Amino acid sequence: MARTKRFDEEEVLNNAMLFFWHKGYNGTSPQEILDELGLSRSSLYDTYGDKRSLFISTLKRYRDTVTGDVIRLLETADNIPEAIKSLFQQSRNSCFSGEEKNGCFMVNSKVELALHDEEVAAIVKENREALENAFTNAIKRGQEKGQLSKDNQPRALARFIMNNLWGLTVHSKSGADKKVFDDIIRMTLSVIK
Amino acid sequence: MARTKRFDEEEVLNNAMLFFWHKGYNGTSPQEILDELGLSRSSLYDTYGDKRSLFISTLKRYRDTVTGDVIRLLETADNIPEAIKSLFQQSRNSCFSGEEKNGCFMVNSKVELALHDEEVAAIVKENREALENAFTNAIKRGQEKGQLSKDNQPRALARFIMNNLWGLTVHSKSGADKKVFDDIIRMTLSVIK
DNA sequence: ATATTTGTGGAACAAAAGTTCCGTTATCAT
DNA sequence: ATGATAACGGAACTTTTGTTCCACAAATAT
Repeated sequence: MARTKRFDEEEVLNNAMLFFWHKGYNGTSPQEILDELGLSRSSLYDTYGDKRSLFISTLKRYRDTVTGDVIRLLETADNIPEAIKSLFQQSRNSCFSGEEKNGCFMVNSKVELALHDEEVAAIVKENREALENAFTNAIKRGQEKGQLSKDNQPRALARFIMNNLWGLTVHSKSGADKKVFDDIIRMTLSVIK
Repeated sequence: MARTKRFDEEEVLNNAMLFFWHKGYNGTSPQEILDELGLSRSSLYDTYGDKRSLFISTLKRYRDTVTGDVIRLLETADNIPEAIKSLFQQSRNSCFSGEEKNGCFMVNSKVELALHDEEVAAIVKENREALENAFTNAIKRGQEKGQLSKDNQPRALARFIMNNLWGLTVHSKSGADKKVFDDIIRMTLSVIK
């Protein structure tokens, strides 16, 4: 009965996510998003609520897409050590091919906001737990299949892996070169046997 | 010949650092600093320049104090494995005793700004390199003293250690509990032999 | 004591940020 | 076609941000 939206709701949300991902919450103004995406102010506020609501929606989108993909990879992988290795390679490559030095949106957001926004804190906490569980279960499967030694406790190893993946996202903003990444990845993977 | 400042220049700089550390660059307004520190607007601008200059000064102060202390510890430590272990314990404790969940000011700043401010990028890069060198030299000494095995290349081990320390600063914003920290630290230290 | 110099308090301001509101426009069910 | 509904464009507004400016105050060298 009413006019249809002139923009794609998911596409705008995705682009807004890229803004917040790249420049942070406090570093991004509604105006910038409007200028770039070309939709009208009223449409933005009508559809997504205020700036903070929009931000929360983009963070949830990240959880459902990027984090979701990692979890699904871990759930379906046949070769667990290879799957873990490929996550590290992916992290490394994203820092040196193209413009993808944005790091991880979850990491960026928790560093900027977790101390000051309870809802953000809850999302990143849940995100961490979901990832930890996915890694833990994958490691258990790997151990049962004989792909990984049973010397390490699955959950402890999962936490250790995540710590190094997050460390790499910090390294991506630190001006470190490829050799730094290679050293870290080699040392981390040496533990995963 | 002229009037003396009514405030302590170093003390105000230190307090401004705490603000930026806690709330980030874009999350902190000059007004907040003025309200809290009680000096006048003109004094602030006269002494430290604009907001960005003030921020850069606080970042350099952090480098000279906090990072400097770590480097000096590594340079003077007799027992290298113990020194490294104590850095991890320090990181762990600061997340659970008192209000120190601010993480590392360098890490926070590079995540927020390194992509958008060349001077910040240069400072955090230099900071990373100085720390890496300090760890590397300490590890070499530890190996020469027979405190550490020579299986690992000193620089690679240094990078790996830093990656895990930075990972912990991210974990401090992720709602992780003590057990998570303990697992990560135990696994990391198991590599340092 | 005075001149010189620098610090201080606070008014003032331009620009940006974040949001609301409303008249107009497009869509579609009837 | 028409009317109900929702989207759009953009004016407008309130705060906040970041900064400058200037009259006045205090310290000190002479």
